[in-house]
Amino acid sequence: MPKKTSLTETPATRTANRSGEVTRERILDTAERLFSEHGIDGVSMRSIAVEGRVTLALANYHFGSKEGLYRAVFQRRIAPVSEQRRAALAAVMERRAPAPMIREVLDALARPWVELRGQAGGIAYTRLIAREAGDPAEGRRGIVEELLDPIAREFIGAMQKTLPCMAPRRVHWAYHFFIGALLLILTNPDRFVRLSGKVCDIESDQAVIDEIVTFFCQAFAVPDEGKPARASGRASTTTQKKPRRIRT
Amino acid sequence: MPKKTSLTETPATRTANRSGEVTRERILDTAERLFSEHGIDGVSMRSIAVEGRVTLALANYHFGSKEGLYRAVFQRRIAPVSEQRRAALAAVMERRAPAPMIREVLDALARPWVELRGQAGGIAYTRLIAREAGDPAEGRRGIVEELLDPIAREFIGAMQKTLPCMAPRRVHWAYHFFIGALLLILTNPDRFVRLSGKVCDIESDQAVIDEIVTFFCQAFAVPDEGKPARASGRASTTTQKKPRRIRT
DNA sequence: CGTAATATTGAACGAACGTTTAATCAAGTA
DNA sequence: TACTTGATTAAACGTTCGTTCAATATTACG
Repeated sequence: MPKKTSLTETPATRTANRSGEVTRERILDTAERLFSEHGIDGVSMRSIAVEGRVTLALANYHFGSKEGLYRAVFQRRIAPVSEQRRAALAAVMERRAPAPMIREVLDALARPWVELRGQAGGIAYTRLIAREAGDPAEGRRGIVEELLDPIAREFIGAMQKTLPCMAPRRVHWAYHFFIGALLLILTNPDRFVRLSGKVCDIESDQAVIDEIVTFFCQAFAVPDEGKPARASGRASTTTQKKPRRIRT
Repeated sequence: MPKKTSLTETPATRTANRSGEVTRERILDTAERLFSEHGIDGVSMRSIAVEGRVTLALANYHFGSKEGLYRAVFQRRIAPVSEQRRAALAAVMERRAPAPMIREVLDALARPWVELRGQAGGIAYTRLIAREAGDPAEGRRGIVEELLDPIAREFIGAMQKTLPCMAPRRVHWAYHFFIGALLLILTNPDRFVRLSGKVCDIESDQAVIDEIVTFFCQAFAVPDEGKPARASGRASTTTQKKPRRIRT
């Protein structure tokens, strides 16, 4: 095994045979696509090796094991994406006048994921993230917890700052609603387009961002007041009285 | 093979040995749980047989194949759940005065899924639906398309009737945002509770329904007017001017 | 009771799986 | 040129997979 999966690995420490780098990338590309389509258990190391035009043993040589390859797929993209998201959030929050608005926070939250579709393999990676996020076995691997949770907390904090009228716990709900909506649209656009009778399209990044950000901003335009009515009836039990609009 | 997977199968046509019925149910229970945790490719027929306390051959005898068992898991629950959802929607829409409100439609949309958590195996089934909904291989199996799409169209139609001020295509977006939010909360509550520092809990069905329905109703409280600004800038490009509130 | 239909079993099949090993190839270094 | 190290290969390992089959047990019915 040429490299450890350690986080502190030093790239290009050795100047030996470097042809393995491009091979590694080709294996990662193939694995990323296949894992995103069928999940880790639906893909064999052999199929990855064949489609990546390498021998089976070579894939194990570079990544140690199947799970090692799976983790490497995540680690390859997570740094650039996270940096982009952090930078976008920082650019919004550091501004003083005019004060940061929730619309800009949501834009910074959604845009990197939406625009990732344009990159080669970007859709596959997004789908992989969504797959891992909805997997109960996620806890055992800890990928989402280690790579996504920290930045998620930053965004939730930014949303709370931008929505001072809203109860902090309701911001948590809103964040997850937003992520759930975003993930479903990004990972299963086929059903969306099918059900809409092709009236809706998701080709343009800016259009997708506009739709989801605008919709959620409208929800934030109405401040919550009082406790949500804890009634006992079946339907239509929650009430809401005369909310006032706030700036979005 | 004792029964066809045909949709027109007649239950209890034969009065022969009926002990197989309880065995079938036990296999289905086990398969439902394991499939929901690890996906169809992450579970072996042997593990299902062992945990269901039957022989491997018996599982194949009852369901023909692994995919046959997988489909049987869906078909067992889909009828009761769909009827409940249809009944709830009909009860709302058939009413004349007061006119149906979007809040009630969303309640009818979310409640059957949320309350399914209380049933034995209900959480597993919900997670299975979500897994299938986010799977690109879904198209090949057609489970979501056949079992969920028809009722989805009914709900979208009901939402459009209840939201006459909203552009029909924007209702499609909203429906998918709602489903995405609901699925993420239901299938991955662990991360939600973890990120919220356990400030949010998802124990009470009514509380979960209140949160999501109230939140989305607030978004519907603001009618869309004019086209969403198709701007070219990066962030904060979408605009929204002085919306008026409508009844929720 | 006897017979047919269903339910269940143990055992085996061939195929595909992830992983390992030893050997060879390619390239940098001294 | 010799030596070292990383990259790559072919082949095999033992295991687990989904499926099948013949035989047996259990129940229903005339």
